[in-house]
Amino acid sequence: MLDVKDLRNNFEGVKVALAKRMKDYNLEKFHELDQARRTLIQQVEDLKSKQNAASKEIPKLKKEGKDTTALMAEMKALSDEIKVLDEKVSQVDEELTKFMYTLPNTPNEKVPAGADDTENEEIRKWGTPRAFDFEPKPHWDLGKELNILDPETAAKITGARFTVYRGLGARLERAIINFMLDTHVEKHGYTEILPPFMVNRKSMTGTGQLPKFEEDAFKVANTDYFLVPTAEVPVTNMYADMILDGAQLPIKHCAYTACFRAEAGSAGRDTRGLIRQHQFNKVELVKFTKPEDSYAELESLTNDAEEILKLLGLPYRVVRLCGGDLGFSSAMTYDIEVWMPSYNRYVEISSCSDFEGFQARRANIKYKNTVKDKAQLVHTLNGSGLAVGRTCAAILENFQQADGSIKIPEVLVPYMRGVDTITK
RNA sequence: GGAGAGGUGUCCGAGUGGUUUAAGGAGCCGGUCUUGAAAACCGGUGACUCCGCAAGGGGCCGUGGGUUCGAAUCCCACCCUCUCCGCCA
Repeated sequence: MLDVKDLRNNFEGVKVALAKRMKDYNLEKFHELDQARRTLIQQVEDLKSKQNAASKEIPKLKKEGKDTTALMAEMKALSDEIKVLDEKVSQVDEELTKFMYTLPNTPNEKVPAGADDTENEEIRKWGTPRAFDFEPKPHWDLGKELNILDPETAAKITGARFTVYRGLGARLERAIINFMLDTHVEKHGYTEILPPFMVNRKSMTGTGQLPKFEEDAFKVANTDYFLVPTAEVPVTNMYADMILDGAQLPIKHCAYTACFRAEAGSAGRDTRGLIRQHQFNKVELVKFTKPEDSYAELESLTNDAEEILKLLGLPYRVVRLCGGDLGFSSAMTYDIEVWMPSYNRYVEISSCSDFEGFQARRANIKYKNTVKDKAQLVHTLNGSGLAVGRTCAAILENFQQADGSIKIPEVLVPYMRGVDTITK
């Protein structure tokens, strides 16, 4: 959520920043709601002050043996008036909050204006897409022929957009997860978290998935829980309503979870293979930083995610998202895109974002350096480190051999218990 | 799922309708004493938040409602923790 004060004092600045997203947010409505709210608050607090004074007076008068009937009648009227005004305040308050929840984060100044992913800015490339001396196959064909990926059986037991992994396919997915976690813990200094895969409504609101995107989430029947769309939600909200010690920052967590997404509105896209599933595995990186450090931490977080691709030997590029492609809560995002031979282009495999204070304000996560300091919002960051299913797909496609077998990247061989090739 | 106990400031803990402006203690900060420290003693010390240029005011005792002139205190609902029972990987 944006800062109400910022919107009040720097309305034009916010407007200009949001314009980069190329959408209309009906910002003008803010003035009306904000003004109405402030006027009402002034009124009701004035009355409450009178009420408090009278509440101290009444016991004194009673002790002196004086009659308080008239005063109490007067206070009854005042009390009724306060109730009416309080009701109005909470109405306007709610309306303002609802409105604020519809506003996305203001993009950082480095974010280019642009409508969609065609206007993203390429930052760097690593590796060279392999020149095949045979016709490379898409991973879904490889997976079927090797009998390691089985979407048909998944469709039978569950439905579309799920996959059963079998045999060395299942082992490969598990190997990738463990390799990623170990690398981030041992080489990059993240503390591993294994959180619940369901979260409550408050957590989903804290990181910005709700209230605006409820149709994208899976809700658990007979509860108010949601299946996690990303580990960002449980891990970020671990620190909700806390004031952290500045000396402990940055806090760095990595977490594996399965992720569940309804993918409303994406029917017909990427229907084959592991690219777009209702359930997929992901290792997530989450950071809590001081505001002045957050952009340096975004760079290092992105590098930490890139390191996985380098170690696996998968070619990729990094792009900075333009305003129109930027996620709702993010101020700036680098997407890491891996080379995918079947698409003959780079495909998103990680999204590394700096949310600045946007999530911290919603989730109420603050810090202070000394006891006497005023608590201020931390900055939250996160990025996939990486999407596991897409990594698996990229390995199958990039390291396929002419005979249809898969050469396992060297760093994964120990995690595969010595298996260095998947063959029929 | 059933029964019981509980949730108060950084921590422990008192408080069942009105000098509670949340007692008392610990901790922390400052001081006296001391070569220094400890002990003792004296003084200070809730965080957060909203409105306001400020002065100041409002709110906050798990959360949300209600009763009342007035609620930490009474009533209702919910959440969480602990103990026991049941069920269970």
